[in-house]
Amino acid sequence: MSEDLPDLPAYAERVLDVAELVPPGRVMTYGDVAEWLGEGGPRQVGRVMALYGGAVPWWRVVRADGILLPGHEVEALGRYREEGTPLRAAARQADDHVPRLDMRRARWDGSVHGQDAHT
DNA sequence: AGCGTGACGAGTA
DNA sequence: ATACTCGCCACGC
Repeated sequence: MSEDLPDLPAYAERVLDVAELVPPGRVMTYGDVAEWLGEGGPRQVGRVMALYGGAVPWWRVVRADGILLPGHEVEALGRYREEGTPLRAAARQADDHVPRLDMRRARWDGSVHGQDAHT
């Protein structure tokens, strides 16, 4: 895919690639990305996203809790509403509260219909 | 070398 | 649901 940004470490490149192939309306957790890559851990993925995530749809790589990125809730929420990402039903949600992702529905396993997962 | 910290995650209280 | 602990791995001091 896009192999621009030659300044990035190989691992960071792989992480960003995965982030790019998460389809709209779906999300992947940091741990899932790490597992999908078969290397590193959630914190490493998190680090990469923190440093270079601005170049990819970072809102599609989320925490397992389903909480939105602190400091980017508004931005992320806008994207989710735009992409139709499943959010947890907010019944008694106060003005203080920001909706969380419905991980059960939004979580993407990395397998695309009619496409091999990985070599 | 040790120690703290973080866009993490799962378990326990 | 919140708070805390521990395991995890890379970085910086």
